[in-house]
Amino acid sequence: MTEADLDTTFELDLSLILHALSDPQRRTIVRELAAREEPVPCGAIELGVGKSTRTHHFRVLREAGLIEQRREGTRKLTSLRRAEVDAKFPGLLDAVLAPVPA
Amino acid sequence: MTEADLDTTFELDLSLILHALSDPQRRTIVRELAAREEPVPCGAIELGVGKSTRTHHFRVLREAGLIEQRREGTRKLTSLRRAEVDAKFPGLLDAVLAPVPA
DNA sequence: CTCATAGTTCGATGACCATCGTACCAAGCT
DNA sequence: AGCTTGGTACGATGGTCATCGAACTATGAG
Repeated sequence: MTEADLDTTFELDLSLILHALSDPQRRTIVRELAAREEPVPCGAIELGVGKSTRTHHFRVLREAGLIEQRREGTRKLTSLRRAEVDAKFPGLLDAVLAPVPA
Repeated sequence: MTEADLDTTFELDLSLILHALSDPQRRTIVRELAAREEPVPCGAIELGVGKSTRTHHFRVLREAGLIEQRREGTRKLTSLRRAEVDAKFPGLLDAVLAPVPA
């Protein structure tokens, strides 16, 4: 039962992460963050979408544990939690962010 | 523009695949198929769910290109398209199907 | 204090999704 | 022809999702 419980937690997290990454807009965000390395203000990533929708996408990514946000004066800096995600799901981000193969 | 087009196709497929894999039931199916190696009748994988729902999950997986089904007499054999998926998204299935890390 | 900038919150809307049960179909067996 | 077995098709239902705009908050600059 203990093992089953652990497995359930695992399943839950992975479901959250895969769902978060199944949206192209959110993959764009994650890809940009991975490329930049440095924390980036939310608005600096151009999606063709309204402000509130962008906020929504950032929340989904945050609740999946993929990103981290901290306030810096008037803006909010976002960074990818790459180490943590890689530790829990090795190879996942690499696979998802990899360029399209021939 | 050609590159953007390719990218769009890529995005579409990856979205479909990640969405398909974001459901625990469907991951169970894929995991079973990966373990068995041999084609397996749909009904042989026990989910706690009705027949029509199972059909639905198999369709989602099929439309994402993750599985292949062929008729064999009265039943339908399902197999994982591992080679094709691995070719297009290297490491993705390994990452998703990997056991929970410590 | 006032204004601008960056982001959030709050409905609302239309689409999609997982699940169900029932009816249906297709292929083999007797 | 009948029955059984394995799966599909068809609504229906309740829930979630992506998106929007408009109102709000918080922080810094003049």
